[in-house]
Amino acid sequence: MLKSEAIISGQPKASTKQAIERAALSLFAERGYPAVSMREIAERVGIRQGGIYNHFGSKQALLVHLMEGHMRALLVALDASVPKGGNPRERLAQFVRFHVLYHLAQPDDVFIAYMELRSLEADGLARLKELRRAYEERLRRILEAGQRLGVFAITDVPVQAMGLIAMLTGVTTWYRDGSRLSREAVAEIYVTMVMRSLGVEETPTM
Amino acid sequence: MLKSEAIISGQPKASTKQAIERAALSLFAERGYPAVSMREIAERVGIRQGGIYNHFGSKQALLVHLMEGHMRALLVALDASVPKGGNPRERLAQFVRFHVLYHLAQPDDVFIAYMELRSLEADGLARLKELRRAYEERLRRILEAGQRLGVFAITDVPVQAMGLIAMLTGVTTWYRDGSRLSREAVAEIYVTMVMRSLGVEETPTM
DNA sequence: CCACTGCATGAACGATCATTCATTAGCGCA
DNA sequence: TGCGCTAATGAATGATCGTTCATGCAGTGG
Repeated sequence: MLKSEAIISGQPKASTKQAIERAALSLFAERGYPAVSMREIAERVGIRQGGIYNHFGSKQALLVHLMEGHMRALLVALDASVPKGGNPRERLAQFVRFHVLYHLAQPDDVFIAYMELRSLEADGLARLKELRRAYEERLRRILEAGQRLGVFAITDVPVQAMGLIAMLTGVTTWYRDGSRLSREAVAEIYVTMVMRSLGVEETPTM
Repeated sequence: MLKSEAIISGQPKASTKQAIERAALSLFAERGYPAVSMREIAERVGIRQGGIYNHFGSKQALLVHLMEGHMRALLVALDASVPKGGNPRERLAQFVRFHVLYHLAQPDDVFIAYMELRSLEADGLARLKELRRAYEERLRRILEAGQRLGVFAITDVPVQAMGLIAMLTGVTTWYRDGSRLSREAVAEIYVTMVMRSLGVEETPTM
């Protein structure tokens, strides 16, 4: 077979490895890691089952690769969007916008990273838990800063942080592109809800 | 084998059918439907694999039975806890308390009902989606009532309803019994967050 | 005391699973 | 033109999957 044809349709420049990542990502997100077979992934890529093992050592390694790659990219993007210092209100609003928009842009990655922790074996699980903790820590830091300055009505930082993240992440379960509201409009609704839940009435703009 | 011994340990009065339900529930919640085999379920119950088919026609039928049973019980319990009429603020607070406490009391049922929709075949899926919609509708009704009376700061009822349910349901992902806060204390924190997110400052008591 | 019923058994079914591997094809580079 | 490497093949591995079924036992009602 011509090598240049072993490519997912519509993505003529993708390497096989990238095509495997893309195929596995959407299949895992759609039906869950245990329900997806290596044969299905290979079929979507356009190669035979054995070919995947030229790029990934095992199905588990493929999952870990996807999850870890996503979480690292998420942290990098967050730190680029939400500057370390500054007004806690603005940082929080920015955190919410970032979280909602990133999650709507990459719903498959997000879904896998949050749902397939249970499919991980010990090594990968420990690494992923740490990355997840680091992300949540970013929000806790913002809440604590606002608490110190007295601009947020905080009852309990850890509980509220987990509650807010759950609320924001949940947007992926119901939002569909092309619906009544734009992604940005949805993000602003969430900003308002989050701000109000912390006793902040007016929403800071960008 | 003595029939009276074919029983899950610690549950001496349970019928085999109930034991299968319990075993399947916790295994599905822990590792996901596709990752659990009928052999594992039977092993936990203390019977052989074939025995399950004396009580359920298939693995899929077992899943549908669990999910549908949970959702119907949830709706009945909700309607018993949150009266149809009355003050929207009190009804909402009661909805939040109910949702949080029920979810903390039955985390496995809840988790399966929300996560295993994708494992359902067409028939069961349609029925479960309708039950889920009915539950969410209860919250939308409360928000609409409050909007009509002008006691809630509503931007968008459907979006806020989904956001609130996601926030509340997320409690199961982090709360563990025996931790710093009691279930009731956590529920009250959520009540406060929800109320604030709707512009209601003081929390109505029960 | 017998017949009936309900339920557990345990072996077997074909299908599918993740993974391995010897083989080979095609590419870049000399 | 030919060498060497990367990667795709396709068959085979043993394990495990959901499900079926003939068999037999235990408890119940007549």
